[in-house]
Amino acid sequence: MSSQTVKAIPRRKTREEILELSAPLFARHGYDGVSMRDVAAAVGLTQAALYYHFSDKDQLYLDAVTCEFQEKEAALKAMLAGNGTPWERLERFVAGLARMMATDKDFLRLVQWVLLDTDEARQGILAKEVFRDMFVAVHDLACELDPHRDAHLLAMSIFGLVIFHFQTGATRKFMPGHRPHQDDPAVLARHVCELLRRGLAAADGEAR
Amino acid sequence: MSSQTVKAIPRRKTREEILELSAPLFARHGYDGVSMRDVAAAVGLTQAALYYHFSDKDQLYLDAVTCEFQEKEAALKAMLAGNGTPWERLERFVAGLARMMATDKDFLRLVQWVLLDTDEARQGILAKEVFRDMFVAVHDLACELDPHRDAHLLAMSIFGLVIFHFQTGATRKFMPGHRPHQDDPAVLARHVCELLRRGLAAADGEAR
DNA sequence: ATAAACCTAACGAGTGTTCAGTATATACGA
DNA sequence: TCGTATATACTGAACACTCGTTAGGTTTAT
Repeated sequence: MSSQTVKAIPRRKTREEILELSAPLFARHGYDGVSMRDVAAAVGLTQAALYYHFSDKDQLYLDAVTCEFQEKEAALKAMLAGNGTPWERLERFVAGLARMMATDKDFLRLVQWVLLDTDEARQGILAKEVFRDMFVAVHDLACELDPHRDAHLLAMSIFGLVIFHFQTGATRKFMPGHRPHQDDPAVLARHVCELLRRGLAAADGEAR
Repeated sequence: MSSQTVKAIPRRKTREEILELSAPLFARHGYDGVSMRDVAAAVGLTQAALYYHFSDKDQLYLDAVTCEFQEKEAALKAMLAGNGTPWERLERFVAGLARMMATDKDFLRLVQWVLLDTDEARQGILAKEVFRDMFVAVHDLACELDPHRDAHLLAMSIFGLVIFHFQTGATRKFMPGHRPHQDDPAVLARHVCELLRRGLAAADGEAR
């Protein structure tokens, strides 16, 4: 760190700025709904400049999504780590996931876009590099919660109970029985945890 | 069938044919991913002909989605109707919904596209004309199942447990603990029903 | 001098949409 | 029964625009 060129952090890397500014665009409008001109305008560059940093639109999209997911992944894993009984960790995770989905709508939408993606290669990359780590942690937790039940199905159900609720956010307002406090992530988290705790606790003592 | 003009069923109405053939296209590639040329080619017409039947692409999309949903709506309501205890009807519905999601991938994808739609007017129309009826039936069932719990949240959880599982269909294969039989709608239905039955039954006797 | 980082300008292909015209079938008066 | 008017259901060709991408030139820092 002495004789080396001192340029260290001369200014934020343009590449990262492109990724961070294009991610919300892709989240809101999807791959087809965002043009290279849109991205360039958002960053304050010309379209041609984007091709200096990325080979093509596909690569830009993939990198932007991956980057966005890796940020959230750290936060999610932090919720699951730490000490406490399995049930305490579950409640912490469900509450944290719900808060994240309620707060960061862009991230939620990005998840939805990825689930709709028909590009098998891209979906495989994102599944393995991004979803998998999150899922493994919840999967292991599910094993601890109820060793008799299919941990894969149970882990997916935990994600589904939280994520689907916020997926339907805009649509839910038109449904009967809707009250504003249901949009509160803490309320949803309590509902989900009660459902799971009783559903699993009842099975604990059984032969099955 | 005697004196009437014998042309009866001269041929299927073009308009309906456009709707039925464009729906799978929109399901697979989304609004932005399907061009009027794509639709025209699928039906065997020129693009201009589409504008004889629909004012613009937006209208064509809206009608195609609405049409597709109304077909499924009848099937879903049939599952909930009929006699039996609330629990029997729930099991019938969950099994039927799971089978539908596993069978008709296009319909599942259409649901996902609608949930991602940012056009508020369009989402409002589809929510009220299509989702609402399905939801009301499940909402009422939720009231019967457990009057002490928030029926709105519970109904949404029932949908979420089933739909999210199939939403992640392609991605789930990369996750740990995956086994082929989990793709069987009957297996998923049993998992969901057990979770719900125990979760709710345990709450039944409580003060709460 | 050299390389990184960016711009201007354009290419060809694809987009939603429109307009003038054309078969085909039915309805009507002679 | 015939010809003609009329509405229906389309076609062919184009318009103005946007798309992803690229070639070649320019600035800037080392």
